[in-house]
Amino acid sequence: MGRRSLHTADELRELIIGASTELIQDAGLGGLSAREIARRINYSPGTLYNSFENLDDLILTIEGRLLDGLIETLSALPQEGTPREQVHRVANAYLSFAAHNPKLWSLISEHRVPASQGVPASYRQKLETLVGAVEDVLRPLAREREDEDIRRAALALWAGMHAIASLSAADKLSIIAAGDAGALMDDFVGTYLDGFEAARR
Amino acid sequence: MGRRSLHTADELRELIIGASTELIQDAGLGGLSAREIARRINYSPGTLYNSFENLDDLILTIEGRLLDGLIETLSALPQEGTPREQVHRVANAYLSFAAHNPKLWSLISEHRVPASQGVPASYRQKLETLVGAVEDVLRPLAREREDEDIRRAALALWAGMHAIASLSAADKLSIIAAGDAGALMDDFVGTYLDGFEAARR
DNA sequence: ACCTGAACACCGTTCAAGT
DNA sequence: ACCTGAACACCGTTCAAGT
Repeated sequence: MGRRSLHTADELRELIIGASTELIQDAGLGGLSAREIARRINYSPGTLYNSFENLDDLILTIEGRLLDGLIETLSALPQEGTPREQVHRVANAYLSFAAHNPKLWSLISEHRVPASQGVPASYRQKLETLVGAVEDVLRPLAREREDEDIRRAALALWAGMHAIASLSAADKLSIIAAGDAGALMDDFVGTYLDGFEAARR
Repeated sequence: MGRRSLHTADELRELIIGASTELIQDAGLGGLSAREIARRINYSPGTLYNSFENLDDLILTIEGRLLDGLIETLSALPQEGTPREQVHRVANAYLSFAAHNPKLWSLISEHRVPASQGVPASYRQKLETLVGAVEDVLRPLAREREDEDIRRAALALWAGMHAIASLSAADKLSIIAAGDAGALMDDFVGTYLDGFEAARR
């Protein structure tokens, strides 16, 4: 046995990520195991630990890729129309991105970070980029608001759209209401923006 | 060995739930195992399966108790003040309930329901009760709105407050922003209500 | 009827040994 | 340097056997 070098380190890494992503898409996080990944790519389980620290590290990497995909999708959105239309466009893209790959998306809500090691800085940055995308489309509506206000509003708006997208992807909205997630999202964003544009009490 | 009957079936059930709750509070879902529960209550692992179908059933039971606790907390809230104040009161109670027991609370977002069996009707009903509580405090602000509108607004408002409470309990807000969760919650609820009270576009 | 504990089919992770 | 595969310390769940 021993060294085979059929693949470079990078190729192997991609192989592992690819097989894992498929496993999750098919059966969710529960379908993922180091042994099953190894089986699929024809390596022994131990080999995974040359490419990743452990399964959590692998999962976090996959989550990172997913967030990158969403960020790219949002940044590729047409920038035309009124500011309100743009916020709605971002919200709907968020929703349909999550809906398009529900099992993968629910990683992000389900995954519990082992408090011991914390979230890597790169992951944190991706989330910040997402909130930043909301902030950018919100800013034209802000008139003479303080930056801190805009930031907080973007965070609240992001939290709401993230929640609706995630609940919808995990099919948890149907637990409560049979309604259409798109309508709920539009209603939410519309109402929040109404409040944001109105004078503060 | 065999039959011991040191405890009635009900007592045993409570023993299991109690030990599991402690394990989760200490170390999260990862700290829970059938064998460790059995160890703590001095029974063999097999005994758990007389009281619960499997671990998922047990976890769902614990989640149910938690939702009951929140429902009780919300219904015990003083009903004084303006409608707006009442909505804020509900939101803050929601937030502090989640913050008070973060590990337990994150069960609800993390727990993936095995699609095979679906969520029990009792669980669904508890969630409906929660949305209903939001609906009730929202209604006085609704003027001559359609029931369907109020319902949808309550759902959106609930999703947002649930998200902020859950992100805060899981310490995920700090990943993005260092701000105070209470301020974010107040801002969110306030802005949403501003929009809800304003005339529709 | 209730409970045990061994058994089954799995895990994640490590690491000596091989090439 | 890279990879194997056995080993370690666990899992959830079932079920024959005991009282």
